[in-house]
Amino acid sequence: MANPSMEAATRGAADASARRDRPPTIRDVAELAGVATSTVSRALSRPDRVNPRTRVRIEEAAAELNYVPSSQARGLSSGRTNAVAVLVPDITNPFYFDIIRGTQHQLKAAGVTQLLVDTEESSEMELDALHKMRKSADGFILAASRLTDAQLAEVSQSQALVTFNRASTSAPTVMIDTPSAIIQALEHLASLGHHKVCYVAGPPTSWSNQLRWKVFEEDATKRGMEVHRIGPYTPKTTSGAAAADAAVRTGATACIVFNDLLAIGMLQRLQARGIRVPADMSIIGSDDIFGADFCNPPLTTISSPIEQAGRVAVSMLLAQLNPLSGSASRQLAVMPTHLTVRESTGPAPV
Amino acid sequence: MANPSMEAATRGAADASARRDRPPTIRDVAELAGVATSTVSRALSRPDRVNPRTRVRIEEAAAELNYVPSSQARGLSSGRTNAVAVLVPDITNPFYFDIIRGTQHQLKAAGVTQLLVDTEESSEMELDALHKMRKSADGFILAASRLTDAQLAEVSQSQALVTFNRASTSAPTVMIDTPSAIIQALEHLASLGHHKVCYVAGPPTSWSNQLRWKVFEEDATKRGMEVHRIGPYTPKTTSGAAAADAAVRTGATACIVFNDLLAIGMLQRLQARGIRVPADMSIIGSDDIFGADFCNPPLTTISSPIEQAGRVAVSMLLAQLNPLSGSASRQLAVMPTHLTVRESTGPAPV
DNA sequence: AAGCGTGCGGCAAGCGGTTGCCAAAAGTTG
DNA sequence: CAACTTTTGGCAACCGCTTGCCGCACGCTT
Repeated sequence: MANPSMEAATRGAADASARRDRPPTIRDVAELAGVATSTVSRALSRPDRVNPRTRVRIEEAAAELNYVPSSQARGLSSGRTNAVAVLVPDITNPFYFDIIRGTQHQLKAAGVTQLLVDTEESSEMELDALHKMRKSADGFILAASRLTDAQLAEVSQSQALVTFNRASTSAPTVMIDTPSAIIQALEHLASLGHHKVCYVAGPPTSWSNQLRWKVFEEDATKRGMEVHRIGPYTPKTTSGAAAADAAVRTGATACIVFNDLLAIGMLQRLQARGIRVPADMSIIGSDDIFGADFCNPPLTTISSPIEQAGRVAVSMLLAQLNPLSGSASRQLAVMPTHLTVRESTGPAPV
Repeated sequence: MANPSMEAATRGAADASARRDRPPTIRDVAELAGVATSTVSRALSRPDRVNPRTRVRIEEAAAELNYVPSSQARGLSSGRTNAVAVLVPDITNPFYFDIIRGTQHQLKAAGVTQLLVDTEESSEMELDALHKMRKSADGFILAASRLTDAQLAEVSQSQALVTFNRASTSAPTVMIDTPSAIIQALEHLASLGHHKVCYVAGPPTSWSNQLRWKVFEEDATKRGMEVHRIGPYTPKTTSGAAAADAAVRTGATACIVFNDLLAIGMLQRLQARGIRVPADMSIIGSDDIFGADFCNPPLTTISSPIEQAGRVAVSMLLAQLNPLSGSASRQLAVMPTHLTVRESTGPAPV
């Protein structure tokens, strides 16, 4: 090992044997390598800015000391935190698991830390988190944001963000092609002979809920179906019972449900009441969450590559943060959807 | 509004109308309030250290500027990040969702940020994360750590951590009372007349897997049962098919499965093969994850307050970080378990 | 051989807070 | 009212790292 100086050699040895009490800083590395801290900093962040020989020396020193740069300090001067916050309305909801998984995956690949926040379906909490964390995150991914357009616009002014499943003109968005999915679902029901259909609504503040209903109503009407709507319901299995009862009362023979959670809850209730699915009533969920394939009966549902959507969202955010690669970053990504037909849908009862 | 000085008043006005380009710093607040930055700092962190009147002035100024302290900068000097990393072996596994939910909840309550990391069931990644993040997190919660005792001991030397579902003498631990649960499960099976039982093993590196097997073997043997063991299997539904087939081959009439994921996968396979559950074979899972109640048939499983376990883990970690309240923090918390009997277990076939 | 461009590394000024230390102000006491 | 104690708030030195700017040394051109 070529030692730059006796002093460094001595310290190095001392360090290796009697470990410092305090974690090594860039200064320690600089000293060991016999260079200035600025050189170490550069060697580590823009390797081509220093002479290869110097760089190697520094890298060795860093390795020897087991040096890890403080992201805090780095952030302080560079102004970046290397972290991205992912805000979801409800950690409890398996739907978001998939997107969390997707973002986590892609963020990790990019070496960015994921800050996970549960906004509890509340726009206030969402706004609050956005505000409080503006210094601790470089950007935000808003899953199913509950914010109004105006709020979204204002926030996007000062922070990098991408919305997921919430259209926005002010921020890049990754969407799920719900309209197409609803139409597919209706088509499926129509082909099974259903004429009376019911939309089981989710949270009124959910943008995608509104969209789904709109498309549902339009398309079902166009097909000459009798359309009902019940809700809103909290998108949890526990709300399923009420939803199921209400659905039955409408006289509809098939329901398209805001999400799988609610749909599964309905399934349970219908079974408890002795109403057979799909013989008496067909149910279509949405999201194809974990469990949709093994519930009873397995749920016909609208599938979409949610996890991939998470990854795409991260890519879009990252592109926004490093506008290096010339090309303007995409403003909208639409994830394809398809109907996964399982056993909760069947011919309309006669 | 009592203005401390004309200058401040002017700046305040200017600020309100033509917003600063740059987010406000503690200096801006100090200027507006007409005090030194140190006073602002103190007013905000140790309110009793400043005169109430001053404090109010500062608070108003901060509010007016919409000031949010930079956690980065704060961390730099204080040495704390106000963040806790939660490492889970597999974000995909619903079991961990519950604990993530629990930790998230409690951390948020404490105003601490949660850093979520997926270690992909690998001890290397776990170690790596522990190392890379030592500067960005004040402490770690290791869910089902894959680390060896030695590694755990070494890491716990330099970082605050609590392990979950992984016994450790070197770090506080929150455990699930698996032994008791396994015994309950075996008791349940025995009372249903089962004599040939099979343990379906999970990952060999999983500490809780080893423990479960050990207790299973002991207790089943003691009861004079014929005991089988198959596995290891990856704890995912997709491994369930292989596990189911293997289980059938053993001739056992009941299985206790490493976790619900695997158990549900087995259920699906058994159903596909026309083997009735529980008529032909009883299945007991573990963890009572989301979905265990609505799979087909609903799964008898070992339940535990996982989410609460997450909260407890956070409390223990926080206690470790602020050893203020005198009393030595708890080193071990054992969460109670109970068997939730649903429909996947029944009398042994004759 | 002198002039010049360029690559490389050091200096030092921050980034936005915290905190030990000290002095001024305010409150106490005899 | 003086002497003394307690508050209260300012000064300035960091915390660990980044980065603009500068100068040195080397190599190339003419």
